[in-house]
Amino acid sequence: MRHQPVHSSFFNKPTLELAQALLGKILVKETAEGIAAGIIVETEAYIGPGDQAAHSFNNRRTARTEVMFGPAGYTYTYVMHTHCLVNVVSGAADSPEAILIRGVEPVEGMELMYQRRGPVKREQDLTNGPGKLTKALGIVKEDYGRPLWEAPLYIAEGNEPELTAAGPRIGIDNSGEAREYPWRFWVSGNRFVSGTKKNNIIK
DNA sequence: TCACGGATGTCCT
DNA sequence: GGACATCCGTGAT
Repeated sequence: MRHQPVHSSFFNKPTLELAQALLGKILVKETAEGIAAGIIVETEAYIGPGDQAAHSFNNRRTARTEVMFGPAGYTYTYVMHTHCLVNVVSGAADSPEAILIRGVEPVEGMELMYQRRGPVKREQDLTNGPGKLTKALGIVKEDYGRPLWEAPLYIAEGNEPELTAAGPRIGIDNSGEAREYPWRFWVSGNRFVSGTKKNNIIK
């Protein structure tokens, strides 16, 4: 299967808009072992300066958050304990915003994914979480800073999802009022959306 | 050297 | 489906 990367200008839109535009697109990772790809079904927006949940809150600039201060369309990988999370940098340069990819639906390289993830009970356990999908796709922290419109790691054109939903983000209970923001977006009813509470639908 | 962060998987009900 | 133990890299002291 061939995937058509998006143009670099695709990332040139407001973060909240981009977070929704990413739903239905395909996240592709090419490695020596082969290609693994999945449709993006869940995202979360993080808008640095005023968002207490973001690593770049209050323009906090460190080696880790550096890439978020660059132009949009680059990869921000974030190692959390044993897991690696993948984000799409958004916003203009000096505007530290990013979109976390929380769930994908496999479309290519299922064998690779099973190989990398080990035995899982259900198919959706392969990629229905931010740490799971990076492992399944073979995304590692070394992908930090890569442009997302060309191989080996890129966003490819896909089909518009039929119905999307929005709601509060996950796992940021200590982030003040920012936790109320409906900045999590997902494809309604999709099996590969993380978590079990899919009911706080705003849109 | 230490405090901190949040997803995963397993066990339990 | 819910609760809990475990995992380790980053940044500040």
